[in-house]
Amino acid sequence: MSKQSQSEVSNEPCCTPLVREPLTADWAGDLARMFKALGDPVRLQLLSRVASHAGGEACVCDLSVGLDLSLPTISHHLKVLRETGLLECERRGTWVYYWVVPSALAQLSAVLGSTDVSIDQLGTAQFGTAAPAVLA
Amino acid sequence: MSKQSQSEVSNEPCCTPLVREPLTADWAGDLARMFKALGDPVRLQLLSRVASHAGGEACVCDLSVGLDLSLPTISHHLKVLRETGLLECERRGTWVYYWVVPSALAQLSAVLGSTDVSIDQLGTAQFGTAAPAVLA
DNA sequence: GACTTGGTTCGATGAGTGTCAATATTGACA
DNA sequence: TGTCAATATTGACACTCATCGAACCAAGTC
Repeated sequence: MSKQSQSEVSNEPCCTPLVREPLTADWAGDLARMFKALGDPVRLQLLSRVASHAGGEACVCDLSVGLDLSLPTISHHLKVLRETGLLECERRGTWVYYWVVPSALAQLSAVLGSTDVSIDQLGTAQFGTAAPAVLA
Repeated sequence: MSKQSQSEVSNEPCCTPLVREPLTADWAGDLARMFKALGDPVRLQLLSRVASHAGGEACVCDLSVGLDLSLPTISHHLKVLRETGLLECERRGTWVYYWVVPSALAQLSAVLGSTDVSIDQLGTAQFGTAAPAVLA
């Protein structure tokens, strides 16, 4: 285990917001794999727990408390996050520690981001209930 | 059809980056539903095509060219994107036009975003091959 | 009203995914 | 070397999802 870097991810024109120009099929496939990894509540919570844990890393025993899932299941989700490059891990003695890969998260954030919506708008805008007439 | 705002999305402490504090189960579920919608290459391409189309909107006939999928399939994916609040649509005469909900995208972007990675770092950082020793 | 065009819904099907119990592996320690 | 604790892997099962053809609906035109 530990620090597998198996991803054969293409060196596409990365990080261009998807609202800027249409995604190529290849690039859409790579991105979709990462978004799919985030498309599970358990994995999102795991990722968030790892990232917000003291020191930026956490072992499986830290992560499993309060999740009400079997350890194999948690291990499976962690593996998915590892294989998509969102998490990395290392064994230290008995424990295995996980930490997030900030650049991966930032990349996804950049792809979604556009410059014409400010953060303060977000507080009020609940998705699905946006202004009815976006364009004339 | 047209402008359904069915999302019963909770008014959670939204848009706090998930690296800041652990996600609640509810909030993780809401976010996961949206990320899952993005976790398909076809839907990512559709979203990107809509967003980058002239005028910020596009009809289904514009979207389907070059995708090599049946119309029912494309319609299905558009429905998923609508139901998660990422797209909205309206019928105008014979055609149905789609546009993105910028605040929804920005919200996801904000959740993923952290302030300690700048965009220029992203150009070189390919996920999975990040610096081996992230922390001491 | 009949026909055409653009798009959605329905039902079926094969592939993929989340979960768990059982088992294996790894490292620490006696 | 044997044992134990922590974690990963395997295999099975139920469930969800992507896809398609057929049928249907909505608006425009003849």
